[in-house]
Amino acid sequence: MREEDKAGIRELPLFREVSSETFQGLMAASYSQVFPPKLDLFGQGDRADFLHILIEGGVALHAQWNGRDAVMTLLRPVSSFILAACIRDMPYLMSARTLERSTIVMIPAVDLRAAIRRDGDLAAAVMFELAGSYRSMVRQSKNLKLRTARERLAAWLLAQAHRQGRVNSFLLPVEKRDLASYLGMTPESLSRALGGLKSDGIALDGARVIITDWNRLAAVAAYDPLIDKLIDKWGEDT
Amino acid sequence: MREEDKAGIRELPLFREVSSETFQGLMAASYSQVFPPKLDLFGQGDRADFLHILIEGGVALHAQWNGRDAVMTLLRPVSSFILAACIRDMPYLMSARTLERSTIVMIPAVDLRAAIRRDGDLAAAVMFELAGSYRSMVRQSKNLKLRTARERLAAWLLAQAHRQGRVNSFLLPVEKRDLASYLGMTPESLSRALGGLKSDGIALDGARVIITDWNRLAAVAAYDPLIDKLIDKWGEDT
DNA sequence: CGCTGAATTGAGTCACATCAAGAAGCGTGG
DNA sequence: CCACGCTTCTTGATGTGACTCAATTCAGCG
Repeated sequence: MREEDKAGIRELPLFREVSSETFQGLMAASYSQVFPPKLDLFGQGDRADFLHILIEGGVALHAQWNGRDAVMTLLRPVSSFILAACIRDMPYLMSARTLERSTIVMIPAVDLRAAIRRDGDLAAAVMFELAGSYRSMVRQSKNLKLRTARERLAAWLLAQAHRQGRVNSFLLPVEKRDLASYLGMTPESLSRALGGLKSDGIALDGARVIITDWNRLAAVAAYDPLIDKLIDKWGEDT
Repeated sequence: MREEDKAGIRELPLFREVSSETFQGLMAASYSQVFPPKLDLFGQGDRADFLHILIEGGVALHAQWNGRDAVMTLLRPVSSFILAACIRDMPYLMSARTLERSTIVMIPAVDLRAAIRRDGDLAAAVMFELAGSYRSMVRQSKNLKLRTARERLAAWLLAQAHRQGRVNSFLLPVEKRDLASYLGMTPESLSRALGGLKSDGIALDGARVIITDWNRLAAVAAYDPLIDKLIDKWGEDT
């Protein structure tokens, strides 16, 4: 594994406070791997053998049922994923696939669980992380249940612009079909919804979104700190 | 606090493995209180000062945005709730109100966090619990995104019958308006959806649901262990 | 009982999905 | 470097599940 990858992982809230002994031990047991775009990493129902950490690229966690499929989460580096399944030692509830060429570090779940038992600081960090993940899912459910598709889209656009440094213009970081599914709509609906927001503060140029009127867009989204987690490039929250 | 209440709490996965010293310490710092029906316990955005434990009665966790309101979770005894907010020491993302007369134990979040720092077994239990809560929320999001209202209702009815001991007939444990909101629909839609399921294995008598054909109903719900958590009266899972 | 909130029923509307066709990217290989 | 072909994206026409509004009916409770 590359040293710079380790450094990125070390920065994660999960590992920031952990002894370097614990950390190096886990890294020694881990694998780093590069995957091509649109590759399935694992499927829902598989045994949770590894904690995954996305170092570079992008990953979608999605779920399927009865022939339907929905994107549950879109991940950007550096992020760990499916921690809960590893802790519980239960099958994944979601499938994962790369959005683009991605490098991913895999920490064996057995080693992770052993390290947690040994290192109280790690246990505390995992606990804190899981509490945050739970709250993220609550936010997402609220988003789904309380907002319409159009409102969810507006909120996502604002969050995205914010995340990239409050820019007035940005490229969509994922394919529209995936974004649509993530937002709980069809690609066709997303296309129309984007079109419909032109009169509410955005302009479009292919995969580029230009925010022409923050206030109008914010009025559609009705930003709420108890739903939307605005992270700037630097800060954190939850 | 009544001794039998303590016994119930002691049975929770959260406290089952914890030293009696830790447990008694927490109980000594806690309050037990009886609330009338339909009373707001706290609102979203409030500071998370207490871990709540429902001993008797029923509680709905719900959320509001922009004038809309949605039930996120329906709770039955004995259950703890809003653990994540206490761990994170952040505002509640959901509001809570009693469904009926309920007795609730409140553990001060400061004391809880202190106990976790002191007692590794408690930390481990909290970690495990949060991982489970996270997975429950994932199931719920999958349910929302992948199933139609009708399918969600069918699945809920099956789960409910199962929970009460695989009975063929049971009373709805909550008001229909709350159930509707929990399932992501309006009361009118629930009423019609229940009617519509009459041809698929159920019969109705006011608040009583009679399952006349498990197979037909199961076919509508398309049970999936990665969405539906079937708990019988005794066992557990996640 | 009679009052009040809950549940049902009906009619009309709307948001979003579906189906289908065309346009635009984009990676591949000649 | 261009042409081909696949995929994604867009746009249009139509369908439908679910919401809204309104009017009863029903049930619980003082």
